[in-house]
Amino acid sequence: MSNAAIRQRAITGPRAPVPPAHGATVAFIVERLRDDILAGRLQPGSRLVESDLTSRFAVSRGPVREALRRLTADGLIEHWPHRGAVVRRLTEREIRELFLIRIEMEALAARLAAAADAFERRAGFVAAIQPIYADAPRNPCEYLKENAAFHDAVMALADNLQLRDLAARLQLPLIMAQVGDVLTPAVLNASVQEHRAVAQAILDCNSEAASARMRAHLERAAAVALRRVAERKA
Amino acid sequence: MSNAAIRQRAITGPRAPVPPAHGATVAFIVERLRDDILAGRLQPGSRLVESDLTSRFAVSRGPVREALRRLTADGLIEHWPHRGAVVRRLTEREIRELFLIRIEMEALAARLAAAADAFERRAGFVAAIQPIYADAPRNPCEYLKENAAFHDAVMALADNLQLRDLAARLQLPLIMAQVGDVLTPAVLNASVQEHRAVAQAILDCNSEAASARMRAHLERAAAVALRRVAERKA
DNA sequence: TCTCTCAATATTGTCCTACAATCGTCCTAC
DNA sequence: GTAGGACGATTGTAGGACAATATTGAGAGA
Repeated sequence: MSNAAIRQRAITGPRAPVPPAHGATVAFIVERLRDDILAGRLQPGSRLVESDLTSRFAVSRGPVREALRRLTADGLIEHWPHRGAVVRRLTEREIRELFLIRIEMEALAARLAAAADAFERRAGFVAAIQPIYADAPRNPCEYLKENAAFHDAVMALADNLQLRDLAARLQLPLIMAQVGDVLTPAVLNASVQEHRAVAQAILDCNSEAASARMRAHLERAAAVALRRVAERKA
Repeated sequence: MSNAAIRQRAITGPRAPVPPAHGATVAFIVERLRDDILAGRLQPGSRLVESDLTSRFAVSRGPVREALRRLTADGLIEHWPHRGAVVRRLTEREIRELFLIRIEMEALAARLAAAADAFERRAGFVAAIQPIYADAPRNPCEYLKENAAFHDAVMALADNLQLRDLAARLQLPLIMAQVGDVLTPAVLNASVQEHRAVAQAILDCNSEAASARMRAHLERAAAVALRRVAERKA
């Protein structure tokens, strides 16, 4: 069995089940790889060899290379000349830096959201955040979804497309994939409470409070994530 | 003469003078196109047809497509399926949105810079910003360089690599907005004064003041840029 | 004359093959 | 044990081919 075949088996079994329609090949590959990375099926540091991917997805090198480029642009993988692509491993410093940026962006989003005056968007926001008011305890996976939906709802209400784009590139999902196992029930419950506090400020049109509470929420999240990274190093 | 040949002539003359070394083809193309766009030789809305570029740079479609993808990631061009790439034209809304983000990012950088405690980096900052203390009046071109150097020096002192990356992406499109011709002596002089004020706060290790002054500086810059766009539309 | 449909054309999306260039590694010679 | 070279694995680029889609313009119909 060839090297490539062995690596392929090691990653995700025989091959892609359903080939995509014409014009969607690249998007298809990107989606699959993104899922694999964020779900942890592809660990940080895993190599992504073009020939493996061509056989796994049954496509030519063109789309594979393009998919790798997009994932690089998204920051999910790293690409070195003549050495290929590997799943990105965020360093403690990178996580710290990304959180600093994210805090500012989300605080801005919260401020804009609180100041938004479009009826329909406010209604959409209210509808989208309903899950945060559920009383049932969440498991980590459910919380991650709820969390993503909440932050996305704030972004949507803020109505700044560039900000939304940029926030998506800040790798919160990747960070969570790498330190996600720190979500104890206590941490998780605190986060839900913080979401509610932010939401209340936004609903009250209180920009300053919304911004400050979002900032506090993310500062705590950053502390949790960084503590986890420090633990792992030890 | 073919369509492609006509378009090629229209853009930059016969062909690339010096082909790049192996492994640098894409970077070469990206550089050339970036320059053309930022220098205005390629106007917003100009189409970038793959076959034109292959003949202009005497390379195959692979590197061309990759270069276009990178420029897309940088926000310099727009890419639509089956319709190709065009030089990005920023709408007023996009400029407004990007400035909102940039204000937060630069304010964060100023805050971090003021709080930085590494001797060498502070020394480097002082050296890098000397031009802002020159008394001689600047022409717009000189100012733009001085401005870029100043903001980059703040970023360097802030020592957040992710932030620096992001700021570069946020700046490029603004240059494309071609606000060069609104830089009257008055506007220009005000900007220099503001730079000095920011620098002073940073040198004083006053994070709050640094952040606030940077914010004020960029809010004024945003107003100038948006006024320019509004004028052009009229 | 205007609008709509449809074919011709231009262009992109993908595949394929081939080869050059480079990196990492192992292997040898000193 | 280290420097240097040979080799394999992999990426970078070329070039040709065809499929799929968008655009355009001409002709038919109202």
